[in-house]
Amino acid sequence: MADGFGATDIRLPAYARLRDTLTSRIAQGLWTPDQPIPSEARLARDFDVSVGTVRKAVDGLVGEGLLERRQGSGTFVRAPSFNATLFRFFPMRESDGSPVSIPSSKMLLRAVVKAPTEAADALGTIDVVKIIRMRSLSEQSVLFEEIYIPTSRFSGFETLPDSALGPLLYPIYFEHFGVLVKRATDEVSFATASRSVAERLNLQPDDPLAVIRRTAFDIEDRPVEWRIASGSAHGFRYRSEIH
Amino acid sequence: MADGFGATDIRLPAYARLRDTLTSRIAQGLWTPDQPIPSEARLARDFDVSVGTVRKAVDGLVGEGLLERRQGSGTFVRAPSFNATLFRFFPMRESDGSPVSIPSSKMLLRAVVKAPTEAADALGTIDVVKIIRMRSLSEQSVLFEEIYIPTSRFSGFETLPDSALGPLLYPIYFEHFGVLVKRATDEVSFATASRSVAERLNLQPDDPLAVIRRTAFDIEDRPVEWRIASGSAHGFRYRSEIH
DNA sequence: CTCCCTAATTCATATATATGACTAGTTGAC
DNA sequence: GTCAACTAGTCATATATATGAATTAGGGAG
Repeated sequence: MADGFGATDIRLPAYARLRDTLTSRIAQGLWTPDQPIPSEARLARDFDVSVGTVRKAVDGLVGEGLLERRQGSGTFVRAPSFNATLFRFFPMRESDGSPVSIPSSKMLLRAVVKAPTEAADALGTIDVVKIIRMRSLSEQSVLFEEIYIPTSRFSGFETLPDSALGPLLYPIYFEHFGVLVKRATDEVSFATASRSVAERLNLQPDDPLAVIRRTAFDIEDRPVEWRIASGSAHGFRYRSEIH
Repeated sequence: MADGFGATDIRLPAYARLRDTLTSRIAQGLWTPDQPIPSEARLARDFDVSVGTVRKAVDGLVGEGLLERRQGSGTFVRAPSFNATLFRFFPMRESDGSPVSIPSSKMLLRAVVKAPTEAADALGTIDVVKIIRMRSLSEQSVLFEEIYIPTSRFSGFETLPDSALGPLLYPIYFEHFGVLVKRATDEVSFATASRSVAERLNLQPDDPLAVIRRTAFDIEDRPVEWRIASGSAHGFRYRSEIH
C-alpha cells in the first residue's frame, strides 16, 4: 500500500481508486461538514496523482451528492440529510393553503423481535429491532409506520432514552450508531385499511390506503433499514421526474 | 460569430457554450443515432478549443443522456427513447408470472378542441389537439388516457393517417413534427372511478383509481404535451429511488 | 473464402501547467 | 473601531500533450 490508496482494487484507474478511498474516509466520519477536506493540490500530493485526477475523483462524489464544492473556500462533506421524508408523498396543507409546519413523531414501540419475512429478506437477517411510530402533521395522524433495523448494526437501540430520540431517525442512526443512510428505495402501492390501521389513522376499515415499503442503504450499499408505512390514499400525491 | 459557436451567450465559459451549441444541433436532428458525431479532436479544431474542453462539454450531454460514448468507435446521439411508458406504474404479469408481452394502443378520438384548464395551464395555450386512447396489456384494458398537444407544434396531427400511428406517441412527435420529448413530470394521485371511466376499464364505479398527470417537455424545456391517465389502483406499483 | 494480424481511429486515463474567479482573513489608513 | 485594500488559498476554466484501451477496416496467409 505504498501508493496511499488503501485497500482499493489495483486494476481500477487512479481516479476511481481515489474516489473509493475518499468515500471510505467520508463514511468513517473522518471529515465533518463544517470544515473543508484537504485541497485538491494537497490531495494530489498526498496520493501522488495530478490535480486533474483529483478533480475527476471529486467530480464523481459531487455528482453522488457526497461532496460539495465551494469556489474560493474549499470542498466540503455534504450534510448527510437527503430529503427522504415519507411526508413527501402526503403534501398536506393547512386550511388556509400554507404548508404544514413541523411533522411530529410518536414512538409506540421499540423491541427486539424476529423479523417478518419481507423485512428479513430485505435486511438479510431475522435479528432486528422493531419500531412502531405514528407520524402527524399539525395534530393530524397521517402515517403509520413499522420499522425494522438489524440488531447487528443497532445494538441497544431499544434501550436508548426517549430524550435521545428526535422526530427523525436517520440522524439518530448516524450519531448513535455511525450508520449513514445514503440512499433508499420506496415502493408505493395501494391497499385497503385493516381495522387496526384504520383506527389509528381515523379512517374507516376498507378505506383506500397508500402503502410505502422502504429499504434504506448505507454508504457501502448494505441494507440497514426496512419499513412499511401506510397513509390515507386521499392525501397521497407523488411527483416523478423522468429524463 | 467568428468563433463558430453560434448564438450562445459570450459570457459563458467555452465548455458551456459548446455544450449548448451541440444541444441545438442534436435538437435540429443534424446528427442521427446511427452514426457518430464528429470526433473530439475534430470538434476541438472546428470550434477552436482544446480536446479537454470538448470532453467537458460532451461529459455534460452524456450526463443528461443526450449523447453516448463508445470507446474506440465514437460518440453517438442517444436514441430519443427514455423509458417514459406509463405502464411502468402498472407492472402486470401473466398468470404464469412471466412479464407481459407488448402493450397495445387504441386511439378513440383525435380532434382540435379548446384545452381544459389544467391542460391549458400546463401548455400555455388553449389551442390543442385532443387525443383519447385506451391502452392494453395482453387484451386487458389497463390505462385510459386523455392527451393534449398544442396545435402550434402539432398542426395536422388530427388528420394523420392511421397507418402513421404506432403504439408510441413520442416517436410520432419526433418523426412527423420534429418535436423531441426530453423529459416529463408524472404526478400520481388517487381517485375513484367515474361511471364512464369505470366502464372502459371494466371496473365498478367508485373503484379506486390511480391517476397520473403528465407534462412532457422538449429539449428546450418547453411544455409540449399534457395528459391524464387512469388505471385501477390495485394494479398500481411504483418504485422511487432517492439519493 | 476464412481467419488472423495490423493499422488507423476514437474515446479513456493521466500529467503538467497557466490563468481567472471567488472567499476569507489580515493589514493598515483613517 | 471601521472599512477598504491587499493577499493567500481554493476551486474553475482552459490548454497541450502523452499513453492506453477498444473498435473497425483492410490486407494477407492459408
